[in-house]
Amino acid sequence: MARTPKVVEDRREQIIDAAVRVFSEKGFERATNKDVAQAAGITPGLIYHYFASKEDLLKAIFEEHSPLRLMRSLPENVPDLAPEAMLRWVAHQILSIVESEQYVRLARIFLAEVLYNPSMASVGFAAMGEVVGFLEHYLTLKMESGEIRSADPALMVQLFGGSLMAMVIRRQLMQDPLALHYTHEQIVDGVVTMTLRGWLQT
Amino acid sequence: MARTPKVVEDRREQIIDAAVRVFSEKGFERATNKDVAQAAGITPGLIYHYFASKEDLLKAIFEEHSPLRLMRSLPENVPDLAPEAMLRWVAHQILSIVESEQYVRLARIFLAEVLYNPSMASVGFAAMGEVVGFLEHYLTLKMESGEIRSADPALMVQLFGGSLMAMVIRRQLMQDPLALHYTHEQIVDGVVTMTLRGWLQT
Amino acid sequence: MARTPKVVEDRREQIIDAAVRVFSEKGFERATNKDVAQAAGITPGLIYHYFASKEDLLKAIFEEHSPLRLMRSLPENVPDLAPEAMLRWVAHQILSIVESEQYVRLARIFLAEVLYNPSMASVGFAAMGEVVGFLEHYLTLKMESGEIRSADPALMVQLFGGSLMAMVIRRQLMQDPLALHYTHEQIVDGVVTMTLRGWLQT
Amino acid sequence: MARTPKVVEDRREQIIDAAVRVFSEKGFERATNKDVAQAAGITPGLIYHYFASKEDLLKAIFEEHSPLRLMRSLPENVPDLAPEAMLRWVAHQILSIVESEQYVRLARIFLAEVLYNPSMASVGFAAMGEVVGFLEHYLTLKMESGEIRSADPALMVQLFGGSLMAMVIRRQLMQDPLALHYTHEQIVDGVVTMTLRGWLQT
DNA sequence: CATGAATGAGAGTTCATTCAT
DNA sequence: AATGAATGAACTCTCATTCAT
Repeated sequence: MARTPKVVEDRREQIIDAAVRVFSEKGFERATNKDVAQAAGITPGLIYHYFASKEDLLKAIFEEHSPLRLMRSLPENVPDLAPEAMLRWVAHQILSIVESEQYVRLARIFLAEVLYNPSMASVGFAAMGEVVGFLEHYLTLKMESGEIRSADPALMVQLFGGSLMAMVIRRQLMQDPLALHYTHEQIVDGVVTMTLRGWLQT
Repeated sequence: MARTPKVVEDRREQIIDAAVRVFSEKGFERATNKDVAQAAGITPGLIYHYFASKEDLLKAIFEEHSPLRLMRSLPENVPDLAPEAMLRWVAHQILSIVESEQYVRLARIFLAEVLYNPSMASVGFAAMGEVVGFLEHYLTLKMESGEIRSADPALMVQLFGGSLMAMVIRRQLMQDPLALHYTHEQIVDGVVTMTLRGWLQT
Repeated sequence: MARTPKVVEDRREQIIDAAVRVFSEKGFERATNKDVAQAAGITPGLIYHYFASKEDLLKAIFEEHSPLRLMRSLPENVPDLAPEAMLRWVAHQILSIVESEQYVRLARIFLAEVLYNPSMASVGFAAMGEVVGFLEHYLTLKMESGEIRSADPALMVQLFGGSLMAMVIRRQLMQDPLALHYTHEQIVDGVVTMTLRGWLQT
Repeated sequence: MARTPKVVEDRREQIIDAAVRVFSEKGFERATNKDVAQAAGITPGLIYHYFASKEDLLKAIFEEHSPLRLMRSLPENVPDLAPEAMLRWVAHQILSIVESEQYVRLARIFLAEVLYNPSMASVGFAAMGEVVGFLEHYLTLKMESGEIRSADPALMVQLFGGSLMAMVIRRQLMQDPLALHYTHEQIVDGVVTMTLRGWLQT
């Protein structure tokens, strides 16, 4: 008797998955319901059994597959790692999540939408806020302990994360060869060294 | 006499300006020719006197108002500034150009287009490459002189620029309050300090 | 069961029929999709469920209702009729097929199209070739048997058929009263007598 | 002082000539005023100084360049030629006029128009009537003198002319290779022999 | 649940025609 | 006389959405 809801869930999921694929390839506007239906192996009419409209399908993608939810895999309490180990671990974590095919697909759709509907960005801020918050907390502690130079910790975290974010945008969304030239290892190395020690010879 | 070509240029310009406004607000796909015409104070048919198609109008925007052309205002010969002064100047330059209303409009259109048409990105890479190349050259010299720690200069520049780029994206395109909280001064200070000296207490 | 394909066929057929009527009255260019839809009792959009474009609808008319397919009702083996009976029968056959309302409609559309798109004429040449070939074969045999004067049989058949073709064009397509003045009987009589015996008193 | 009207005539003529070329190549509907203007070396607006509308330009073509007017070059009084010489001369005359580039152009436009506007055909009937009348008169005389078999002279002439007309249509308008295979000489020979003596061996 | 034929609103585009210059 | 920018009506075509089956 628990079959109907299960099937319903499956169909919904199936349609959402197809939509992610189609929207991320052609863009929401350019993709038609027929495209989505085809990709999902169903007929266009059926979409309307599970979603009120095409727009609604897009919202469902964000609500149920938020690209940022994936990043909530950070530890609850700040581990007591040395700054370098910590940054290295976070950078690696971010890169490996964020450069997965699934994530890139969602990010593309999300970014395209946010560009003309900034109110939707709030969905993203929450998750991003968590990452920022986590590192900010860590930084604050390390500043108090004197291990790290005093500065606005939130800004520092944003600059650090931004380096990575911009890299990923140029690599995955714009396919800039200049950015694609590096391995994760090189990027992590570079960003961690720069962030912690800076360019200047000491 | 010689007025006709001027008028033609004016109309073209007028339509392009209207299109930039409309496209940047609603997105290229969502914006209609009627919208553009209205914003330009003409009738939709007239667009086709100056552009072969809606797509062609979009291309004209990029070709004639390339958002990246604006950044080609870098000094010809690498000035012999100290790293801090240099970075500070570059960061300021970038921020002030890139956060202008006109530039943000173009960037929004450009980014949205590039997401689903990466081949168009090449237009952007050229200009971005110039900025990167300029700083890379500077960095290389300073590394040779021992003033700056040895590292992949291109990667360093990309990480530095990425910090700013991500900041601008979050501020202007996503209107992230977390990012909007800072002044140009604070951002420049933060990014320059971090980039040159790093987080670690020395 | 098995009804859906039937309905689909019906709609297609219905649209094609309407298109034949409309195109033959106003011409392909002058007729609008709205006209066709109205004549078919549907909305314009539906045409695109069955045909890729207006042009495609035109092609479908020719492919599925080829005006020349109708003339493929010639006897398989050359019957051993005397020349007069044979010509009389062929002339009658041609006239009765070719002066039907349906045929005239198709011919009008076809001719109009061929005038500016001679490549399309090949569709017609095939069927016309069959009729010509059939009579040519007959003529050749009769020339060999000495019953008919030696001459280029293909040319002879074309001239004979041309007499009829021109008559039909002037009657049905141009409605020339001079040509409409005659009955089928009179035309057949005239063309057969002239073709076989010529004008000269013998 | 007779210059202005002359220039006007020239411009009109120039536009009409261009229109004949353009209409005969693309068809009246598919050809645009811009096409015509370009072909005439003027601008579209100027057409409206000489013609009330595009339609009007088409009418002017027919009125001033009637394709059938060209055929009015027949002798006033029936010459006393033997039937064979006469038919041969007429057939040659018709073919050489009617297969000229200028004539074919006009005929194409005319035929395309007449297909959907049979009332316009009357323009053509007059001229065609003259040719028919001429030969009909000749035939009647020869029938009375017993040289030619008694029959409906008008029908005979139409069948004779139809053979040629159909040949020309297939050659020039449909470019049927079957018809293009013959020279004028062969066609004249064939049609005259057939018309006068018929197919049957005597 | 599922289909896909059908609709209707509206998009991009074309072009005959006008008219200020 | 001549231009060509400008208009507006109409066209082809697309597609989200509905609904009878």
